[in-house]
Amino acid sequence: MQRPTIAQVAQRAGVSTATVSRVLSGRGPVSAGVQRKVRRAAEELGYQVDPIARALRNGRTDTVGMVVPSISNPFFTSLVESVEHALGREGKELFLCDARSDPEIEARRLATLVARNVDGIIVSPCHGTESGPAVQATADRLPLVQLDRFVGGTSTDWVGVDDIAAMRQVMDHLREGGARSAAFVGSLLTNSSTEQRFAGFRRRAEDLGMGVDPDHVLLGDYSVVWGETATARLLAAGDPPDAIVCADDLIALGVTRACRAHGVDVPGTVQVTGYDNIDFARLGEPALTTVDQPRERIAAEAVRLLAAAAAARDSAAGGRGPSAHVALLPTLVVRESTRAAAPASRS
Amino acid sequence: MQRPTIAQVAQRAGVSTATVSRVLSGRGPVSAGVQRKVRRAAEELGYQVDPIARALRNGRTDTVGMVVPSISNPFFTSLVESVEHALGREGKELFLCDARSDPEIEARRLATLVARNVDGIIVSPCHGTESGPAVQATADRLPLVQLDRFVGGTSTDWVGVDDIAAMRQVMDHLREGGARSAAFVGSLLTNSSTEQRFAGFRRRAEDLGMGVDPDHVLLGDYSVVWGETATARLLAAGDPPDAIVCADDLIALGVTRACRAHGVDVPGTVQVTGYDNIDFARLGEPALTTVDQPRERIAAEAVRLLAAAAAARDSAAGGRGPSAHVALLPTLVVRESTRAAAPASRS
DNA sequence: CGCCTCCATGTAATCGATTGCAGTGCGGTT
DNA sequence: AACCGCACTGCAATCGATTACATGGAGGCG
Repeated sequence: MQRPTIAQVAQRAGVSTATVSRVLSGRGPVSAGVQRKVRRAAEELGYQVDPIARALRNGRTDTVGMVVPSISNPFFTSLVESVEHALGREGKELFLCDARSDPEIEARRLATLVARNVDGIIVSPCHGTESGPAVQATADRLPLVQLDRFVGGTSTDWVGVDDIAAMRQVMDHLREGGARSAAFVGSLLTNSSTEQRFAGFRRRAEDLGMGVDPDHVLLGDYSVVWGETATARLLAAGDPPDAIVCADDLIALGVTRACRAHGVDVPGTVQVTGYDNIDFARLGEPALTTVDQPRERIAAEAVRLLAAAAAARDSAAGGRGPSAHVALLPTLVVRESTRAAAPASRS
Repeated sequence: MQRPTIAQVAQRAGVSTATVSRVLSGRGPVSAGVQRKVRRAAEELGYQVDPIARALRNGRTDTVGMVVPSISNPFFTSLVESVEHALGREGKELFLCDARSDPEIEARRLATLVARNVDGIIVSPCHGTESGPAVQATADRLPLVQLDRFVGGTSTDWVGVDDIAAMRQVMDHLREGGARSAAFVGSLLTNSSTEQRFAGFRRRAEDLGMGVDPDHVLLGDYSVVWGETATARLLAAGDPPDAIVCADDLIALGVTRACRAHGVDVPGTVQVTGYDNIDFARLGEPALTTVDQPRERIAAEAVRLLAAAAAARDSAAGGRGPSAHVALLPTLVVRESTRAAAPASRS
């Protein structure tokens, strides 16, 4: 028993395939009686359109591709959830790809998505420069929106948060807490996130007259292990800073863990901040002060931009207006890693 | 400039589309000279096969669908990574779906995958009974392998770990550590993982003569919050057990966190164990003793079974042999939540 | 020299859904 | 009564790749 085709439905209903298609898609005039017959036949056979045949004919797949640097980073998975949610509202599906933080794999994924004829692509480029050619080449062929991270040398829409503003909030908060010097632990400056966040960090530190020892800028990757390693180095060098600002929560979790292991009190001796507000942030010991990204809104905005780009492409050929850059304002979430804990949370 | 089709390549090379197809797919005899011409033409035009047209014609998509209960559970994302890796070796792609722990959404996802004509499906059913009909209906139409979790009333292949044996190891370890009573914190018994693990827990506890107070079996869901809630209840009731065995690491992280918040020493007063060995397990305070699942092997085995099922389907029609049940042996990873920490790790 | 074989290649059908165009029939208009 | 327009329906082309079958030509053998 193979899956029924439109032809079988047509035969059973005693009409042509054209009519069946018209009934099922709701396009074109069909008399009420025939509609009923067709619907019943379709129902009885359990007919479902074949998305492949439809895609071939229509040139649309109702599928959006998404490429993220790493599916094991909780921030990205929650972003994916939000995007999937937003797409669901438009009756579109998500095809998710993991770039494993490798621009080469990323380029292959993008090519695959183009080949698969997705309707649009949402990408968070893993590299600030090397991701450029592939992203641009892809954007030349399909509607594309960059999310969270972006890559230089491209002209595509982008949605994310204002990292500079976020860092201003973070630094002001640390200063209020009495910090007079700060360290920065991030990934290498090869992606826009660390780059922007570091720029925001440095600028505000200067404004506030907070010292930043060049040796207190440690760049590795987005991982707990790197946070631990960097902290060990910081502490080994002596003269630790009053605060450690991290480019994401994973790093911050590593930092707090290492502080604990070395007997350094957080926030008493050193304040620590993260970025992203992943679910695990509140599990740190102490719970992390971090920057919350409005994921739902980022996702919704990205989907909206994608739809707009697709529409523009259909009507005015090549009438690409200037690309949209939507920078949302993130929120600082204050927890124990920068403020004395509530009594009940002490161990 | 639209994407080139096989017809354009054919025209440029001065041959028919059939010949182009034969050259590019390597099937059928084509003279060396023509081969060169075709290859060059394809190269110059940047031709790439259209997977949609190919899928329509061949009835194969070279894509495998995967449905997991929750993409935000680190265990599943790492399982996904492993599966994607294994599939990549066979030149297949992965279409990932999140069921949001809802059998209804899960059923829709499965239906979508069938409609999309994937070559096979890997699913970790979110519910031990309600997932049944959809999984069985899907398995009737496509090769399907259940992974990690499984659902009753179905006859499909399955790959996972031997939860009973794992729990035996856990319990023996706790007993060695001096535990004479134990609590169990899991999700509701509506999925096979908790069910099996609880069964293994209870059986071995009996064997060892360890007491299990009925009030010390707490069932909620797979989340940190539930672990915290359950612990609060356990402690509030007084007379806490010597050990708390958790059905997964997220729960265990909640448990240890709550213990810390309530000033209960782990492992001094209470030993705690997790399950899955997610990356965050070692970040607990103290780091979690847990059961490591051999993800790579599970994934590889699942892919192998899927390929075998697909092959069987092609040749012998309906000759489905008995379904394979592959239970791999997991490993106990001992960390500080059941053993006194190394001096350096003390806070 | 004639016939047979086999290789290389082209022609056209096929997968399933959609849609432009054409045809049919009915009701209304002059 | 002849004609027009409209609503409904069917025919057949189309999307792009694959492949069964047909064809043409070259070479071998008697």
